[in-house]
Amino acid sequence: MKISTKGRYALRLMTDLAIHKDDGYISIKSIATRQNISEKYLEQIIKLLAKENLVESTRGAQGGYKLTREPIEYTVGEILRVTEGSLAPVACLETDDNPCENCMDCVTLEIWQCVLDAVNKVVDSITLQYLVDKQKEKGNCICC
Amino acid sequence: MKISTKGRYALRLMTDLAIHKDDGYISIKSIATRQNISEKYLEQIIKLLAKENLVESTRGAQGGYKLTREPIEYTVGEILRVTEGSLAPVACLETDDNPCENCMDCVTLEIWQCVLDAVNKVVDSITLQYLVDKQKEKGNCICC
DNA sequence: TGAATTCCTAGTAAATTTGTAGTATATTAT
DNA sequence: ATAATATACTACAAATTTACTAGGAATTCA
Repeated sequence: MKISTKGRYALRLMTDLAIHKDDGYISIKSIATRQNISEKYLEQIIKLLAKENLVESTRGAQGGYKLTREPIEYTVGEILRVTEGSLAPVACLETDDNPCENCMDCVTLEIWQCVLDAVNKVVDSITLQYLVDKQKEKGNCICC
Repeated sequence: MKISTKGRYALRLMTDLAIHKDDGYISIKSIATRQNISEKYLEQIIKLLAKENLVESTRGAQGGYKLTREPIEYTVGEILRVTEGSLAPVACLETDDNPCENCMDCVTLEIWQCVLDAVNKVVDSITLQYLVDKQKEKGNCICC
């Protein structure tokens, strides 16, 4: 039941972008340096966020990424779902397509649905702005 | 954020044992056949449950496993934690030892703690007896 | 004694995660 | 124009975890 580095790095990445939201476009390189994360790996993660329009980019010198909205308009849940794929504990609950076709009355499915709902409720109640505030208050912890 | 087959198989295994709770010791072989799960793999999973005294065993002919308590006295959460290791979304929240020593004020740790609490609350509120009742009502669905 | 069964240790194949590498393309400053 | 700086894209590779498989020792019962 682990969150992967993709999701965790994405939160740090987005928090970093939020903190520098008034500094124009921010390069992956500078984020990678500050957060001590592989530049190339960050590139792949931010691509997922860009595809879903959570961030926008420009190429070339002075290029980089920036948020498309205000930090308070993002939830942690949304960031995690874009990067982790889904927070569902079983594949059967993954996006629309197949809620377990041949097995609508699966005994355990309802449990996984409750778990998913509970997780979503938590992560959807926390905004990116909250992370920014905490970060400014507590310092730049990057372990979890 | 997936539950592995270990946890899912464990639920089916325990439900199977609960349904046959008055039939004496139940062999792995018979469970494996009914549930269509590898015998050897089940053996490893049930070992985890035996170590924590959720089931007891006897060897030899007519041997096998049985529950140590009534089905209503087990929660799904307990079964999952024994087999999955922990339901924590990050390693920092894993069992006592290190709640992130060098980083007590990790920005995201508190989010993961809330997620863990929410998950535990759900799975701890469901008993094995509930799974048995549902199974008897709905039939032997084994997909999730 | 022999069949059935758990107990124990190791190995292994497949899948997933976590990156690396290299090149093409675009933008800006000089 | 050209050089420097970035993203965009594709492919590959190492490391880790998951999901099994294999084989034999120990135990129990008929």
